Amino acid sequence: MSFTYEFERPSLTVDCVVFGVDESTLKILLIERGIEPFAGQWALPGGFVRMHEDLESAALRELSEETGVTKLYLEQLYTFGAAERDPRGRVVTIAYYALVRLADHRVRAATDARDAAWYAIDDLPPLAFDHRKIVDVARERLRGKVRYKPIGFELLPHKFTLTELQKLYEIVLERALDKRNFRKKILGMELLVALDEVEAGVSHRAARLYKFDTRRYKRLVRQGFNFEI
Amino acid sequence: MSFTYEFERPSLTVDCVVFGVDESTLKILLIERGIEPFAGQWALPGGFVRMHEDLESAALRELSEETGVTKLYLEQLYTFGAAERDPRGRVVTIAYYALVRLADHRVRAATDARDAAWYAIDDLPPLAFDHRKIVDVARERLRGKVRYKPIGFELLPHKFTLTELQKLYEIVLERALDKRNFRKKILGMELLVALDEVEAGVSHRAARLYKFDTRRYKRLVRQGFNFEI
DNA sequence: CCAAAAGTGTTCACGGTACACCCATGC
DNA sequence: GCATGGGTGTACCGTGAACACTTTTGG
Repeated sequence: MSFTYEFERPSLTVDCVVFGVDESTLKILLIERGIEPFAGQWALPGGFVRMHEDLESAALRELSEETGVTKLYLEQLYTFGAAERDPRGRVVTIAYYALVRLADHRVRAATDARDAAWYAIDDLPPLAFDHRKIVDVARERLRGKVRYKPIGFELLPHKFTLTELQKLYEIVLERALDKRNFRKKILGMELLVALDEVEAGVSHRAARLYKFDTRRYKRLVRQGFNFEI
Repeated sequence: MSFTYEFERPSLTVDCVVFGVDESTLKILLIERGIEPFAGQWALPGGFVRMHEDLESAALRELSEETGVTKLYLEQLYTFGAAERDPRGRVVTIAYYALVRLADHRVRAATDARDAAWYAIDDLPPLAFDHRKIVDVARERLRGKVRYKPIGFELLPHKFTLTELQKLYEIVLERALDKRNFRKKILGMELLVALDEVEAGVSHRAARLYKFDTRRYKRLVRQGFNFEI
């Protein structure tokens, strides 16, 4: 089977930068390519867009196929279309970035991926194509967005301590935050619900657990509230 | 001549939302389509991406061909790829938004465009495809970005009065600003150069003209300065 | 009792906001 | 001289930033 067109057409792919936080390290999910070009090299999970699927669906499908990751926050990042970015010919890729609760996801490689693994963002292997550039753009976007949308919670377990939350912001923003000011600010927003529960298995005073109140957040947004760290 | 591929490929287009400000009205540039589908309807300027040109080059080329507009600020907006957005079949479009000094541009229609004209953003005709949605996303993006990047100046003549600048922000942000506070803030950034010149042809006290100091802005940014209105 | 992290308030500086009148110019 | 917009300063308040000690728990 083949398809014939009057004009040449570029190929269309999607690629995903999947962020996760593990023990105070920001990581992204990579696959080891099983096929040429760049076979054996690490790359972003992604692949060709099918004819009848939306772009976001394509991103979700590729992620699921190649890495087993399914439930996540996904958002379009940018479209990379430099004429020479792929040695196979003209390939335009729509990049997405995603946030996952890393503990929830046992990754497993499949389809075109020989392997799948989490890499610390500050210690990435050489990446195929222009994927390094895509990662840099994604990180920059995450840094920007985390400050005015409560997307950071997508990276944490549903129940978390204030210290974990602060650490997360410190990792993403790449700077230290003052403990008292951070708590005052975040609690002042009244978006967190204090649970009747504390962390377990620590050899010091156990911290209270909180959860993010999505309902309340949506209500406040409708009233003109702006999240900001 | 024709091209044959093993797998189906979507078509790829670019579309541009070109903003201009005219007499305190925010306008965008539309073309009247000369060919099907939607012949005779208004639409965003745009067209198919060629095989060997970058996406941004394609956007600039289409703009120039269809409307005669050339020198402008251009930035990628978002990629729209819903499976059913184009009746001709699968067409993915990379949308750009652009800012121009409206007075500099005599528009003229050409190629696939029967006509080209500026329309007030609040009084648009029905648009072809999903272009209305693209316009809405672009407007939202402009509103957001104008506050923390000095892109508003791209919409004004090189020499402008403080009142013109304030009007511009009021139009884009859709709210009134306090004159004294606005001036204090904008002059305090030291990004404007007061010229030895005042506006002409007004029947009241003539306002001083200013220009934006790009050099100085870049220097300040390197030192960690953040523009913000 | 020691180590480790949890939890908690106050002060100060700065920037945002509200607000009203005189001035210069053209007709 | 009048209509029109240009241009200017101050007072208040809320938010961001700096900063250190006591409490709780497990080992």
